[in-house]
Amino acid sequence: MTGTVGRSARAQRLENVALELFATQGFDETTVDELAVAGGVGRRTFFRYFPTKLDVVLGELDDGLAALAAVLGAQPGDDPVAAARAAFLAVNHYAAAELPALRRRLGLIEDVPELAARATVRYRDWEQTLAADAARRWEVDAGSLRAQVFGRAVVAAMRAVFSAWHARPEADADALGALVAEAFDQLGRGFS
Amino acid sequence: MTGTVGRSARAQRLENVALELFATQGFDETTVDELAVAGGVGRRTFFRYFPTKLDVVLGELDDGLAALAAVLGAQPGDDPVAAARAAFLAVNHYAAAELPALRRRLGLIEDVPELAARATVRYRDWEQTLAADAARRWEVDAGSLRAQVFGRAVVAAMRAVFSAWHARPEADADALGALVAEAFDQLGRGFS
DNA sequence: ACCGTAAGCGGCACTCGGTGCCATCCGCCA
DNA sequence: TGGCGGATGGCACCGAGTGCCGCTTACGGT
Repeated sequence: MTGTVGRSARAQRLENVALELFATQGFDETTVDELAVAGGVGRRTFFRYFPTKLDVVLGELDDGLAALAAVLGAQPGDDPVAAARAAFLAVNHYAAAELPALRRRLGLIEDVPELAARATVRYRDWEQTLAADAARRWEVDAGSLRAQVFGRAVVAAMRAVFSAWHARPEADADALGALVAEAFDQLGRGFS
Repeated sequence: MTGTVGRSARAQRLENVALELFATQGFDETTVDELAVAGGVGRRTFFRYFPTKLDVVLGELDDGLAALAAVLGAQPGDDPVAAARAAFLAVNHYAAAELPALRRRLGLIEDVPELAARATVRYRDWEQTLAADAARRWEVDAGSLRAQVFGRAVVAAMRAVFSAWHARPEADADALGALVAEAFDQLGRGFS
């Protein structure tokens, strides 16, 4: 409950050091002991800041979800696609300085299977948030197949977007927005 | 490389016993030692049959992928949605006797986060298979955003289908087929 | 200034999943 | 009968994660 901003300077330092080690040695090859030592902290304490080694990389995602939910709820209209598109464009607005860190994170998530796996667990909340929003606008049940397919398809599309963006080393923040827009066009239009 | 059928009687027995224990005690609450003892086998040997405790539950998925890829490739036409729909309907044709086991499996995957996580890693191959097929029919690049969004959205929709089917205890094999059809209609038509 | 308390810290020991190594056992073939 | 290869499983080990507990430190009240 430290709030969305704080996280104490310690956690921040720990995270930076950890990502640095992951980048140089690899995720699996870096033990928690090393992270603790490098962060100047006891192993036991490390686990108080991060419940899991994985959470060092994935921690941010939860903040993203909270932001998405807020923006999504504020969107007008009865078209979930338009609402979700606007919400994702609003939330994924990164400053140029943040892009390298984002790239590093995405890279890790992409090619460490363990991380990819855990990330998708987090995405389940996103899926349900999107499904609930769509259900509200369509005036159907949130558990209905249509709402559920929508929620999951949107998250799937966003994964594709980030993957495509990450694959092009020179892509900037605008490129990300363009990919988001294109993906939502696909979802709105249908694939047939 | 034991082939799609064999898996040796031992593995089969091990799997049955394990699923039984998972159902009664829970997945996390069952240790590999218990599985080995219950299966009348050494712990070390257990890990020769299943690289991971998770694989006891998820093993089947790979067979499904192979089947899907084969059927998908044989579909005619230039509409990936129609091809994927036909392939999924063909592959997911379960005999009534298999449904209880399927339910048990889905139940585990749904509410053991660890399993849900690993399952999605397996699905990545499905996504890429579907993306490649769509790319072929559309005559675009398999890495293109359109193909990637398609592949991932289809798998996402299928997850929604299985989830919805599992949520209704009385749903039979026909109901599963109906849900698949409905989901593909959504994907083909679009959500706007 | 002094003391009591609470919170953060971190060492220690333990559980459990997973792996490498190696001795053993069994069936099979010459 | 002797040997050979594959399957087995015991053993020791590693790394992640957890409960327990003693220690320090900072803070608030008198």
